[in-house]
Amino acid sequence: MNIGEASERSGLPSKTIRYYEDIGLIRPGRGGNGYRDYAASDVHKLRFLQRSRGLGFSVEECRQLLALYEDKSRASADVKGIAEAKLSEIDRKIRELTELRHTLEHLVHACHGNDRPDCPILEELSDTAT
Amino acid sequence: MNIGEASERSGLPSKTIRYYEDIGLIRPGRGGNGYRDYAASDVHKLRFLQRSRGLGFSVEECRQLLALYEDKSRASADVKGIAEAKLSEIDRKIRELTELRHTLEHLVHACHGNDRPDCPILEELSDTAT
DNA sequence: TATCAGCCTTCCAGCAACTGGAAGGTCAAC
DNA sequence: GTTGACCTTCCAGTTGCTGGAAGGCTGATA
Repeated sequence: MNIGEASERSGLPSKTIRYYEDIGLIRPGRGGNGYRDYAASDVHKLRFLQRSRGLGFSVEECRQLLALYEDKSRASADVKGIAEAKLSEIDRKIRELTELRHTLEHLVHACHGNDRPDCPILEELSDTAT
Repeated sequence: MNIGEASERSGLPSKTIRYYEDIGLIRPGRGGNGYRDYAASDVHKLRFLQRSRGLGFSVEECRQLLALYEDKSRASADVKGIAEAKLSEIDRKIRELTELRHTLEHLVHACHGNDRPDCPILEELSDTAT
């Protein structure tokens, strides 16, 4: 199939698919007219990429996952390791985001709706911002 | 203080601090020798930037947050509006990250992490449904 | 006073991970 | 035989930095 159909089936823009080829993630065949020709297995890989990118894996991590996926002798411990690292990264982000939420909530409550220039919370924030 | 100390205190690399100046986020003074001169308030802003950038806010969003943070004479309605918009944005991000966390956690727990070729993480990523 | 490390300066290049656009080839249909 | 929707390559731009070169300033030491 052509790139347009591969795009539709994988959920990835054609541009991105070509880019993934550029960086060696996939290697579709070529028709006599020079058009890229995608097999079902290519679409499968593209979907794999689409999902793992969406889960927050970097392209390089995706390359590893894809290699592990294709490798018959893959060790699931490797995959688990990558996923666990990602997990603690997500935890850290959630934690920090929650902290920022508190900070901002203070800010919102400090804005009482008049035009007074003084805001004691801003002063406090300048000391506690870490 | 010089950029090195501002860097140490804010947790941002000197390079990044100069970049933030390039794009107009901060405006430190200059000494007679041409060196940038950072006040304590500059360091506070830098830390604020460091934190909000680390949480996935774009530089443009940070610019807004910073305006809210430092502009004490702004009309309260505007301030509140920006802060509230950011708040719901933060909430959305926390929600999305939490979902992602659940998905990954499920996968990690389902994966035995031994050398057997079966790996639920890879199975899930390659699942053509969804 | 010279010199040397370790700061600081500017500018230019490149990274990830795309995205957009130009310029042109191909194909199916009317 | 000419649209118009595809496809191709290549080049440039995006965001938010990061690294390096080339050179100036500073403070301590010989």
